[in-house]
Amino acid sequence: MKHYSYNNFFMNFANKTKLRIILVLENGPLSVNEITDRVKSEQSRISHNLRKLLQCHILNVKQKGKQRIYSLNSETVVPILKIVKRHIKKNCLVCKIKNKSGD
Amino acid sequence: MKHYSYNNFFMNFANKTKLRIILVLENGPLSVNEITDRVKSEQSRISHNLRKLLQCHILNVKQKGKQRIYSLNSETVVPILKIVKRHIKKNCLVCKIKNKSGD
DNA sequence: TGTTCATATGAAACATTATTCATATAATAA
DNA sequence: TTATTATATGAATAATGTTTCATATGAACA
Repeated sequence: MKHYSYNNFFMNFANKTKLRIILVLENGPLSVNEITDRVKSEQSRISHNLRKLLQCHILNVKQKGKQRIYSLNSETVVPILKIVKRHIKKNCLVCKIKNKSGD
Repeated sequence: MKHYSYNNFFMNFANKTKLRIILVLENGPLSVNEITDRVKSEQSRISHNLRKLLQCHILNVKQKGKQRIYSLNSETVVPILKIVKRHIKKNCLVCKIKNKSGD
């Protein structure tokens, strides 16, 4: 599946696991295991989610030995997050972005 | 429910119906019936979706006689859409935003 | 007040997406 | 070429979100 629609793109931000991955990668590239750790999740789950993020070009990968290093497409992602952060602040809405629970 | 998380915000763009509402409102404010027409949907469905868009301050409303006029929070929405449009173009991905089918 | 037009809402049915579990593949080094 | 570590994948199950349908509410006006 090589094409996708707008809503597909946004689905990556709409899902907690994917969003957490994105946020974790804001601090720089990481391997799958590292992401799994930081997100306190499980490898298979992370891999499934990474795939979709990749399909939408929200992330990039490169091989490094046995590992795969995922990095953020910051050109697109950073400005979007910035706008949304401002939006949330401006509208005085409680932001639960730090919700780190397992789901 | 007055607070929401990042992913909730994005959920409004991740759903086809909601996204279509947003896109239709890019051309200016509309009443519920007008939105229902343009989106070729059904009133109750539109109302349900409008509610969530409103909760996230993606839309605003005002009363006008019997009608309720919904308008876009363009300050937030327009720049986000702009970034995503560029992203899709840049990554040579087929954009199916014009998918106007009934679902 | 009763009627009409416009919109909202609750709950059940339905649809879609995510996670889990078991297992496969891929790269590297011994 | 086998063992090991790292990651990916398919399919069933679980979780979540969306629509539908029936009905309620609300504004305006006769």
